[in-house]
Parts: sequence; structure tokens; C-alpha cells
Amino acid sequence: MPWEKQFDVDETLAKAGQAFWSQGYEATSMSALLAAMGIQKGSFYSTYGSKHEAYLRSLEQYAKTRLDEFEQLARRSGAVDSLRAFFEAIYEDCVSPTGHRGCMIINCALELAHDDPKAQAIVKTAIARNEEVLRRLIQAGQEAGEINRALDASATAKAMMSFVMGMRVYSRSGSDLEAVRILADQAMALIAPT
Amino acid sequence: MPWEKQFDVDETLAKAGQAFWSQGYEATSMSALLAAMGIQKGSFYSTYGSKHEAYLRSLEQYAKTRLDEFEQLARRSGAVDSLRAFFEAIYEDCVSPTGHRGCMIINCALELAHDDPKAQAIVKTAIARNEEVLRRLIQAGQEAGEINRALDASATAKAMMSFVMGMRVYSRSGSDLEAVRILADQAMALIAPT
DNA sequence: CCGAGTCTGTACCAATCGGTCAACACTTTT
DNA sequence: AAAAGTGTTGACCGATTGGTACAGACTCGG
Repeated sequence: MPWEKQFDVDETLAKAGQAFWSQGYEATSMSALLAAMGIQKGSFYSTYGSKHEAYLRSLEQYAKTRLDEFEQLARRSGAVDSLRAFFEAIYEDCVSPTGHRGCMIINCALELAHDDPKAQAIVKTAIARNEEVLRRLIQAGQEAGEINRALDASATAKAMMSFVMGMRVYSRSGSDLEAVRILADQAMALIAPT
Repeated sequence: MPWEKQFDVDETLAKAGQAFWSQGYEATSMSALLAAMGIQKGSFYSTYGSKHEAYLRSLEQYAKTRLDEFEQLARRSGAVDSLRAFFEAIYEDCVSPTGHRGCMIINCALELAHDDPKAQAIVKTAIARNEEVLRRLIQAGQEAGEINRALDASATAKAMMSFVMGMRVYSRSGSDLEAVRILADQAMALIAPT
């Protein structure tokens, strides 16, 4: 086997993901992308095929990473605590120096999913899986007596996803971060009314 | 005054808005834009200045139209009824044949507001005003005894905005429309618990 | 130590990008 | 009817777009 690749494929893909994440797909030119990745055109095209393929791949990588993190977090403590930790994590992400980037999945939902079936498929499964983890947590909380059993777990999970989207939209549009704080609290208020 | 313009400036701007709305700013090329508007390059540049200026102007036009509609709706009936009508209108919009376009303001929030101060300003005021109308309705409902006075009107208005964003994201990403229905109901459940 | 095979760098490509400009069409004023 | 002024048109522009081709660099098996 002659001459290994001079760069780590996944690691460099992650750098591409960073660029796409903060600037969007169309607004990221090939030259900007290559600069962010630190490789040359030839290497890029022989490895990832095209800008579009690279984008989808980096989106999948992002979705997988995020979902893994969430599932890991959901295994560490009780249902309500996990949900609180989930919203705190998103809040922290939103107020962090790089937080104005929002969520790559949600950004893609609005920019590409509209008329790109492959992007749409990735976005839909990512949202569905996230929703499902939320639903399981709510259900577990209800069985443990932590959460009101009268709530529709599935609908409440969707409502929570909606709050996540709201937080991401508010923060990416440069809004007052106080709004993001309030939304995180409102999301928790769905299951743990004051 | 010699030779009037051969097209209505606002009307043609609205056509540009339609194109930007469904395809986004970057993905709408000048040729596609001109085709949608039905005018020629020269007329476009002499009237609107640039693609970017035309976009911002069409965005303002969109925001104004939408807000006017909402305020008119809010004047027609009681607070809770107005809120219900608001979410029904958004639901109807989402399930309509052209509904997959989402909301132009929210689309812009994610695509441009991130690093375009002017777009950001338009988006922020549009969201703030919409939020304010919601807040006033909630407050009016509380004073009329229709809505629980223990609710924080401002925070609840933000939560409702969040549901709107959720509905728009779900529908633009081609999701099951049942989810949009559920979100509309969940939003109303904030103030009118079953 | 010499090809075979793989990776990298860059010159190059047609197409398209957003934008300009000058010639021409038209209406009003004088 | 001609001057003045505005509107429209489409050819044209350089720059940049995403993508290709190929020469050269490198590492291996024989």
C-alpha cells in the first residue's frame, strides 16, 4: 500500500463541517472550504467527490456526534435531570463565543432540506431521533412519578424540540441571550411546572 | 415627467420576495431573480440598486405585510380567540401547497442574520414586534380573566414565538404535517390547558 | 532499484456570478 | 419638432464559481 493520506479524513471533514456550519452551504466557496480544511483541490475531490457530497457527509458526522452526546447524557441520571442537563447544554452552547452558529441540522433544514431530498432525509432522521430520545425520557419520568402522567409524551417531546429550534433561531439571529435563557426555562416548565 | 416605469415597483419587489423566500438569498441567482420579476437587468439595477438591497427591501416588505395581517387579526376578537386564530393561520399556511417555504424572516435569521448586520436588524425588530403583539394579547387575556394570571406574559410570548419557529422549521424541512398540527395545539395549551 | 499504484499540487476549464454601460425608446416641455 | 430627461434593453465585463486533468512526489512490492 503506497503512500498513506497526508491528512485524517474524518478530522478534515470535521473542519469542513465547521465552515459549512457557520457560513451555510451556498455561502461557503470552494476556496474558503479548502482553506478551512487545509488541503488542496486535488486531495479534496479525490477524497470527498464534490462539495455537495462533502457537505452531506459532514452533516451526518455532526448529527451523529450530537445525538451520541445526548444519548450519553440521557444515560447518566434521572429523566428530569437529564432533560434539564440537555437544555442547559444547549443554553451553554448558545451563549458560548461560537454559539451564534446555531445548530447545523436546523440551519440545513431551512437552507437545503427544502429542495434537496438527501439533505432532507438526514435532517428528518436527525430530528426524529432526537425527538425519540426526548420522548423516552419523558415517558421514563412519568413511570418514575417525576412527571405528570397526564402529559402526552410524544407531543411534549415535539414541543421540546420546538423550544430547541426557538433557542437556536434566537441565538443565531444575534438576539438577546436572555431570550434563550427564558426559552430553556419555559421548555422545562412543560414538565416541571413551578 | 417623461415615461412612467413600465412595472409597479412594489409589486415586482414582491415577486422578488417570492423567489428569495422559497429559494433563499444565495441560491437565487440574478438570472432566476430577473425571470421571476419579469424585468431586465438594467431596470433592476436602476430601480433596486443591487441584489442585496433588493433582498433587504423585499424582506422588510414581507415583515410589514405579515405584521399588519397579525395586528388586524388581533383586533377582531377576544385575546384567546385571536391567539387561536393566529396559530390556525400559521398552520393553514404550513399545510398549503406553497407552505413548505416556511417564514421568510426565520429563513433569513438562519441564512443571513448571522453575519449581515442589516438583515439582522430587520429580523430582530420583526421578531420583537411579533412577540410584543403576542405579549399584549396574553396580557389582555389575563385582564379579561381568560388566561391564568400567574403566567409571565413576556416569557409566554417568547415561548409562543418558539412554537411558531418550530412549526416553520418542521414544515420547511418537509416533515410530517401532523407534527405542525401538534405544535399549534401545544402552543395553545400554554395558555388554555385542557 | 524499478515500475505499479496512490496521493498531492496546480494549471486550466467552461459556466456562471453579480454588475455596468451605452444605445435606443418613449413622453413631456418648450 | 426638437431638446431634455427618464426607462428599457441587451451586449459586455472581470471575477469567481465548482470541477477536471495531469505532472510530479512519494511509498510500496517485486
